[in-house]
Amino acid sequence: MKRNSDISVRTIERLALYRRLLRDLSGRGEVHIFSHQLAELANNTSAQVRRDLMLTGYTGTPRKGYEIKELIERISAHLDLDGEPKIALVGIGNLGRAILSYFSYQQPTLKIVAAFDTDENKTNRVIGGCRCHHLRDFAEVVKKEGITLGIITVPAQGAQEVADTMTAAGISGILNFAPVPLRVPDNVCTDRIDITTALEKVAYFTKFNQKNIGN
Amino acid sequence: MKRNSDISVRTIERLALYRRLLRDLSGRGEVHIFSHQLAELANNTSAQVRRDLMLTGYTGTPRKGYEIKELIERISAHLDLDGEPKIALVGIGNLGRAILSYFSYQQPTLKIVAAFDTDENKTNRVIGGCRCHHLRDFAEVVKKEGITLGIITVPAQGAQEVADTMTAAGISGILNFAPVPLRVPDNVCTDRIDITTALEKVAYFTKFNQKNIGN
DNA sequence: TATTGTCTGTGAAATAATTCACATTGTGAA
DNA sequence: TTCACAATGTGAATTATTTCACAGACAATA
Repeated sequence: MKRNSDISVRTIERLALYRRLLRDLSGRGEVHIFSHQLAELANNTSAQVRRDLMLTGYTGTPRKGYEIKELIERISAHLDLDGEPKIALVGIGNLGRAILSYFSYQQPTLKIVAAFDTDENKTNRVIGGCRCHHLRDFAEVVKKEGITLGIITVPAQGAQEVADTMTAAGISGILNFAPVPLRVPDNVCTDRIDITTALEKVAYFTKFNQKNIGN
Repeated sequence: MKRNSDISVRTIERLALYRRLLRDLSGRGEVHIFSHQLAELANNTSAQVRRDLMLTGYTGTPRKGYEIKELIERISAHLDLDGEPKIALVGIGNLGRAILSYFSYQQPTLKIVAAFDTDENKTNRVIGGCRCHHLRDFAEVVKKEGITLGIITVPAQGAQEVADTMTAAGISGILNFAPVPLRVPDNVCTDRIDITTALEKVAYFTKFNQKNIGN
């Protein structure tokens, strides 16, 4: 039962970005937008934008471009396929706290509903509107709350173990901030955000006066 | 004078990852490694690893593979082209603090030497071994310290203004954590780390049982 | 010293992603 | 109405990236 997405990772990234930009525009009263305008905001080309939007099936008109609200709807129909997933975060350090407060403010369609740590001093509290539990209760809380995604913000040494705990509890998608790739079963999706590598990348390409590596 | 790197962004990312993995291995006494072993650690294929390492010019031997220390040297020769750049961070919120303490611990070749904020309560302190200044002193400190890279960890609304301050002060590379692409001159390199998009990506591909989108 | 098996380095092939370029379309103005 | 224009949607071409697959190399073994 391994259906594959017909849309590539790169395209999904861009669609998510377009949606955020469009929501912002919509918030300030804009109604229509042309592909070249959206391209300018997203730092890419109009051809790329049109190609991406093609996949949503929504079609604009030559004279007015795209209707912003409708476009947001169409993108969302692809991105939020089956409802709003619930998320658990493990590792209530500086970074974990930063992410908790970040997501409590601007709440997109994604909700962090529980946080975990092994340090008793950090548990049984509420941070950024999110209850903090001891990691030993992970499986139980995940089951009760219907959580499907996990965020790992523990140090590198602990990351794999947390990932194992997560997959054992039935989590099917993991966003990993630890600087080490995770070994997980085939049916679990992972992505890693690697701050050090990102900096090294910028440091490298800066030397070549090369712009916009990524966005 | 716009020389371009002969190595792609993707490859640089992987080389940086390899280097970290290799340093770790070296730290625990490993001496040699085969391409398929490194591939396993990095979640990719042996052909990919060999193709990437080709670019460093270092060549392994069939029976022993690659000499780890030498390989680290070779990768570093490409990644750290002209010395260790100094970095400034702007935005001493949760995320800023997280990054400061993260980089003070595990210090790679990159050093955050100054932090900035507009909130007087956050300045004139030392966090993670890094002195915190008021943003109004940015240009001055950058000049005095010889800072070339910047990290933006302010909210979305303030990001572009900070980027302008940075480029005005002569910063030539920016890592941006605000969820909005920056407009900068052509000679300034930027990359963006977008936590929300990363989560949306994982949420999306999880539905397709699709593994390892990235790493 | 000869043999064996495994791993490297790399052209060539395959696949993926982006850009080009243009026929088509819808709208505002005359 | 009709015209002219500016923007869309999309095949086709281009460019980038990954994978295949195999000749050559080299250490261990006998």
